[in-house]
Amino acid sequence: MPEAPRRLIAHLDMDAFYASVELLRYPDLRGRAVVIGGGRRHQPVQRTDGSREYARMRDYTGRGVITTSTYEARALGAHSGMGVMKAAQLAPDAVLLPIDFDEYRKYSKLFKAAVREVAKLVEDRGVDEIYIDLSELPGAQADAGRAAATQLKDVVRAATGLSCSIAVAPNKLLAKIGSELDKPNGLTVLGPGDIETRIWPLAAKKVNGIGPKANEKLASFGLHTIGDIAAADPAWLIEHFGKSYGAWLHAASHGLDERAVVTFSEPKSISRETTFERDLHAVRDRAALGAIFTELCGELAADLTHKGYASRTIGIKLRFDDFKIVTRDLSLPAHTMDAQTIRRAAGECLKRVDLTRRLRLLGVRAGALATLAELVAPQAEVGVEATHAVREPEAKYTLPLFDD
DNA sequence: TCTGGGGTCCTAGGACCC
DNA sequence: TCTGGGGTCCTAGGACCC
Repeated sequence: MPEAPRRLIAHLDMDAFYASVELLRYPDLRGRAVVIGGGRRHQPVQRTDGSREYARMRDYTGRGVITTSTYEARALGAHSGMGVMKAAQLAPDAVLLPIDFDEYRKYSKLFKAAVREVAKLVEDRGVDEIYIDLSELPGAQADAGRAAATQLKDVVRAATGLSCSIAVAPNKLLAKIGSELDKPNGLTVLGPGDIETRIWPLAAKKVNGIGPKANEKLASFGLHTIGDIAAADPAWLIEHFGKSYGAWLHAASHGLDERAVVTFSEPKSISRETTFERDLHAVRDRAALGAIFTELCGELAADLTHKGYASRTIGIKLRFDDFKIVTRDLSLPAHTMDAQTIRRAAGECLKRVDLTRRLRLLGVRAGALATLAELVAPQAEVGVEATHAVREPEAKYTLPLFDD
């Protein structure tokens, strides 16, 4: 009897994706320090002689952060997540470009379509990343997926003109770590035998799931590398990090991860939020705040309508001037995608918040989503769970109301 | 001159039901 | 009347990711 094929999971990560897309239309910027972010002003200006004039970091004022930067800009210390104003101190002459999500989405679709021509089992991880299950691909087992990964890099470049980095590994966790080992334009193959030599020396935060907080706590115990965690007693990890997270830390540090590549999942929530240009006060800036609040609800309703979902739990999110975040939510008797219904529910949520401090951010969220198909024919979704009691069997779904 | 916008998952307490 | 266990829903907060 033949053995079950080993799992061969690839992680494909586009190299400096947003910045690289921008370089396709502004090739004169190739080789220069370029930063993407900071809002929508600072569009390049086309001169009559055909050349372009770009905004510089040092001229920026505002609260924007860096979304991506070219490798040249990163070398100067301008990394994603950093405030543009702060990064401008390190790289004042770097070019600053506005974010153009529509353009990035276009290239995202192109590279994913190219990959799906080669392999069907693709999991979306946002605009610039995917996992691919190569296990059943003809010939992949023979060379641990190396030829398939090379082919994927080729088809991505042919479809987009862009480079990516790929790692093939026994699972998603290792593939994700691996795709960073040889960036940009990398190809890495990891097997079980590479864990000790190539994974354990890496910093703990290289593991997807160990963020700033967990990293700090690990460091406070003297655990700095993945190998340090692997050497720790699992019972000790559970004692200090909880049953679930502690056990996960132990497994992850040993390169263990059984998660499948998931090709489709329904969204759980849809939201809209905005950071104000200056902090607003609930009383003094009541009119401005109200207008923004209503606008966000309208945009959220439009998003729901476009995507074909209705929500039964409406929530708000506030960030105060001290960066404290507060959320409130409210479950409704029926699903809705109506802007006014959302606005009313969000308004009820807002009444439960102390608005003494000035606000920096306001957001509206729609959770407990149902597809329109489920709302029209609720029984259609009853499958395996059919025997489970429906809490309110008499509850009627109402069809969404549309604005006049 | 700090720190965007859009998500997922987990935890935890209380309400409520069986 | 008291004890009690299990399950789901609702809400709030927080860590983490792209």
